[in-house]
Amino acid sequence: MASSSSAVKVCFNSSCNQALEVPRQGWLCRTGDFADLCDRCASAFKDGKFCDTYHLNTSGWRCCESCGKQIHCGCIVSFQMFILLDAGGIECVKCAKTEYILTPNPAWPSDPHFLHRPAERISDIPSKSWRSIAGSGPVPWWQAPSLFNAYKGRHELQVTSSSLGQSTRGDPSERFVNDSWRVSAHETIGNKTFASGIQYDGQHNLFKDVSYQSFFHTNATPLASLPATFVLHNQKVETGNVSGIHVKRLCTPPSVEKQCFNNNGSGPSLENQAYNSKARGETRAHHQPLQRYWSQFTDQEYEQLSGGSYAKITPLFEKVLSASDAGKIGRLVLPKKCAEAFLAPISQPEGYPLVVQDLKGKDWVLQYRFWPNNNSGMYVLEGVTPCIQSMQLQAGDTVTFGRLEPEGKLVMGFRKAPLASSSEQGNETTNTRISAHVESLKDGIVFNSMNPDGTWSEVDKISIYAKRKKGGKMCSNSKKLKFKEEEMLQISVTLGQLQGLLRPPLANAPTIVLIEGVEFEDFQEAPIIGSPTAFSTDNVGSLCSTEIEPTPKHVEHMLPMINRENPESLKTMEGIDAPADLTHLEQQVGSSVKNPAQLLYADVICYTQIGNSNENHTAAPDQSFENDPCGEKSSCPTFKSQNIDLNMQPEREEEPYSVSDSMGIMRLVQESTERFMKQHRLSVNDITDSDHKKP
DNA sequence: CATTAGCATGGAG
DNA sequence: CCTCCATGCTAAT
Repeated sequence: MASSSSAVKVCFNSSCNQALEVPRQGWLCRTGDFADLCDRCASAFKDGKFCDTYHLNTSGWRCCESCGKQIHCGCIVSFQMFILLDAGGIECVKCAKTEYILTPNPAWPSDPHFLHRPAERISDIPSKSWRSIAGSGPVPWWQAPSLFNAYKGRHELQVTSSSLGQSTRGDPSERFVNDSWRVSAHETIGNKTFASGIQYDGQHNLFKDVSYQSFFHTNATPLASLPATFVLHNQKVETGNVSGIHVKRLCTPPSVEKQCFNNNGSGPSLENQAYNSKARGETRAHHQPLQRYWSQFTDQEYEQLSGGSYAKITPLFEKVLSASDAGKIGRLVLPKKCAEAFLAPISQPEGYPLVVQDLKGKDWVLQYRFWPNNNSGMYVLEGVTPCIQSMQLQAGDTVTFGRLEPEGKLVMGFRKAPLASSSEQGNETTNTRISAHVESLKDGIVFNSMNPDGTWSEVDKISIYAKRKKGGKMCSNSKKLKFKEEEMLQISVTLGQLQGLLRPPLANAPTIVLIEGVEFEDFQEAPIIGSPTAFSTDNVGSLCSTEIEPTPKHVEHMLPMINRENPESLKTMEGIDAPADLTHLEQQVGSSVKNPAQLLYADVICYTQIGNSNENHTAAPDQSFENDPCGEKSSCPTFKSQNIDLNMQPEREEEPYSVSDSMGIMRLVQESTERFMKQHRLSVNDITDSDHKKP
């Protein structure tokens, strides 16, 4: 308990300190325990008069902007009593609730205990508070850094199976307390304590997840669909040759099928704004944004967007600009599901201004609107012309949207369309799929990067080729393309396998958790993918730093270990729209393989890092903008490090890569995968066939 | 007349 | 057949 552990307990209220005979439960402390209070203090707390009684002479009293009521804002006791407004000031929860239609997030148990949980407060933040610039105050839950993950997210949930087992049988609030608060390990960042990813932000009275950014928000997230975690820690790895890996992953957006509110044709509404849509019976196929919209940020973009601080950026979605998007009309049509999944619901006909930060740190205010122009309507960003011009984008280029953590601010990157002449770009007005083969990567890693010469990698090139062959017709260079596609496909499958191997977290077997009838796995540590720096903080990182140079054989040895794992731990996942074989395979790997896979990943990374360390290419294309009034570019350090580019392109004869190294990792991955697949009696064709069974 | 805002239409999946 | 979305069309400014 939070109160004294001495023999005689006293009231937790320091201005009371009365001896406790029968402690009564007070507020939730940051330790996860409830403050033990005497009867009088507990009553005052229960009646919402604690601050009025005991904090009258302390600082921190402010007036509700709406009703003028005095609210104490300076203590943990009262932090659930008000919300901070972006425009400044505070508003009492009562006003906030009466002014807006607010319903509890169904992701959260409706237990009365949760009325005192910070996260519910976040969900209660009225639109008034988030329609201003994010980051100036508490961010809305849909922009906040996965506030709900703290409870539901596998990455964040660091609890023991016993506690979960108990809690799942107990009442939800107790589950929350037990699992996400009490049991959590505490760490300290700066002067703030947080518990397994939940950081208490004393300034904003918010609890935020800080350790890992998870893309899934609720239960029932299929393992195989779990996206990579883009965590860019404050420190880069500083180990010998390790200087950053240019890994970019085709990233699954935050478990979108769970985020989409009930889209029953009535458009977005506050009632349905919750990320969570569990038990709505929606299928992934219908509510997950197409993978062509999955956001991909390069390391460079990360660095630029985060101001060089390597803050966390949650990739949200991206879109290839159509002619009309990039045209003078200044309207960017947003993919509907992306808009509904990632942007705050529109409650007014005129929409609301959306502040988006570009790579230079410049804020653009775009009007986010909904057009009910037909049955389904569409979402548009208006006023994008200056922004697009600033970035010198045109049709065919890709804009990438993400969310800067922890502010929750929307950020926007872009990719120029590779290999497309201006005329082609002008003519390429149809935003078809990026690439069937890129899409076929499903959850796979895209070893995709910017090349030293500022061009984009083969994946993107193939994307463009694929765009040309609308209607399934191959264009003139189809032969070469076909070859490349086949090769890409093979790579992608391989990497898809690898991805499966990479998914497991870094330590311990998962705890199978049954929450609200849905199983999911909780790992003691989050799988860390896509961010090389993540390795600096764990034992695998130390493995990397030991400068062991694993050989392909070394890695291959990991695979038999994988095979020895007990396949009975496999679990059925729902809603995976990867091909069945691959899905199954990934399930197997993802759910049953633990340390071997981690080692494999570590080894691959190490191997790659070491193997490529003599490359000294800088993946820094000239992305300078026309207007750079603030000279932000200088403030955004260029990606000077030796980007270890896992974008193997063995067929690129003109590439200045170290062929042996690239082929080395290539062979490593392929051989490992082939071996693995052999052991699973699978062939590449099994997977590729199933991947292309679409009619 | 030019631009903007909003809706309609039709191709693609 | 349905949904999505690129873009055309037109009334309003």
